[in-house]
Amino acid sequence: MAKTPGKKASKKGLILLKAASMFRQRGFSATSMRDLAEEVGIEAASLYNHIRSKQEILEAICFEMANLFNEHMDQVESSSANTIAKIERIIRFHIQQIIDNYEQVFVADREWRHLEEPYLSNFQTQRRTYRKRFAALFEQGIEKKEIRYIDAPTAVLILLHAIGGIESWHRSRKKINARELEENMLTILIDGLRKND
Amino acid sequence: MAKTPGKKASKKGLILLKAASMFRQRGFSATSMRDLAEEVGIEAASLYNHIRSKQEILEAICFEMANLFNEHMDQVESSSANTIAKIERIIRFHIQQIIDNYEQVFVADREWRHLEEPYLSNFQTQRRTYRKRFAALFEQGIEKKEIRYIDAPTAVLILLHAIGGIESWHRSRKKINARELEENMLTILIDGLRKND
DNA sequence: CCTACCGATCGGTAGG
DNA sequence: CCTACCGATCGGTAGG
Repeated sequence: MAKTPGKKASKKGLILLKAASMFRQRGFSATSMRDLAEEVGIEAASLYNHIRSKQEILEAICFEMANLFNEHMDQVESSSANTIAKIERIIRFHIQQIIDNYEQVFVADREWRHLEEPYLSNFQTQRRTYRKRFAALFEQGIEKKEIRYIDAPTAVLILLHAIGGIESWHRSRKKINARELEENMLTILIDGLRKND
Repeated sequence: MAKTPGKKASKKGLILLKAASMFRQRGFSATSMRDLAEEVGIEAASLYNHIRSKQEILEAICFEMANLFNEHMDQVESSSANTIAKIERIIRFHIQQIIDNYEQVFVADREWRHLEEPYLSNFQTQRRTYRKRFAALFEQGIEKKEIRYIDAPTAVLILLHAIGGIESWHRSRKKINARELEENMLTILIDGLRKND
């Protein structure tokens, strides 16, 4: 009743958190259930009282993140802000998620390939759809002359990967505060995109 | 004598090529030597007449790519072009390498984590150094007022990751020709960075 | 949540 | 380049 499903509430939550951390560092395949169990503080066999399989852990992480981003996209789409502001909101959300849920975001972004069918196809479709919705925003912005002409799908690819660059930053220098980084990225990305004629 | 070491010249070359392809698709850990052998068309045990270990394959791929990019950086640094032109050359080189050596570039970029010591540290150092050299270029450009003020290391991170976005493009739509994509990226990245006051 | 254990598969070697 | 095989480790289950 009181447990927040995805977070650290229960033992299952702890397992998911530790798994995300290990999947990020070593990769899904290189992480053994015995390693994970040790990190959690129980025997490998005991993990199976909380989760059904290694696959299920990956599924939980990937789809929790997918839902988070999809729901945010719903909100942005139904808001009345102008297009640049919408794009800025999405970029800020991505950056914030990388900071708040670093391990999970990373796993969902890089380890989803190890999902098995039918989850693999399902996830890929959600990923494609998200990018199309994002690209549609660019096209609206171009049409409204808020953004200068560019190929929208290419712009989305560049933007999403550029944001992923924070991953390296996150590891190498926590010194710069999150807000400073956010503004820095926005300057480079948004101001580079905004039409100035 | 006549064999081009890294390419498909010898059986070893073929093994490296197939390995790069499989490491990219499934990841290093999820690729077994038996799978690789099957792809090459020999028995698993026979692989060891050409390579010493699975690790050695990863090392060959990663350091061949590291050398390629380092040598290009040497050339760019010693050229007399202005800073924006140098940065543009580097971006074009990255894009070209992703197109020409897609599998190897991808593996060197994403699977190097599975390198063992001392190769892991060596590779990480080379990676850091390359980024520092790239960042130094940005700092020069800012000093010469060719580029507007930005945090140079952040700009490098964004740029390198943005270029990595072509990976998705590469898979999803070979329709757009390479040159068109290159110009598209340069427009978004360079023109967004160039000082216009 | 543990002990005990399963069959499968792993990277790699011996010997020819 | 192959057959035959090694010890280690894998994800997961039985049974309590």
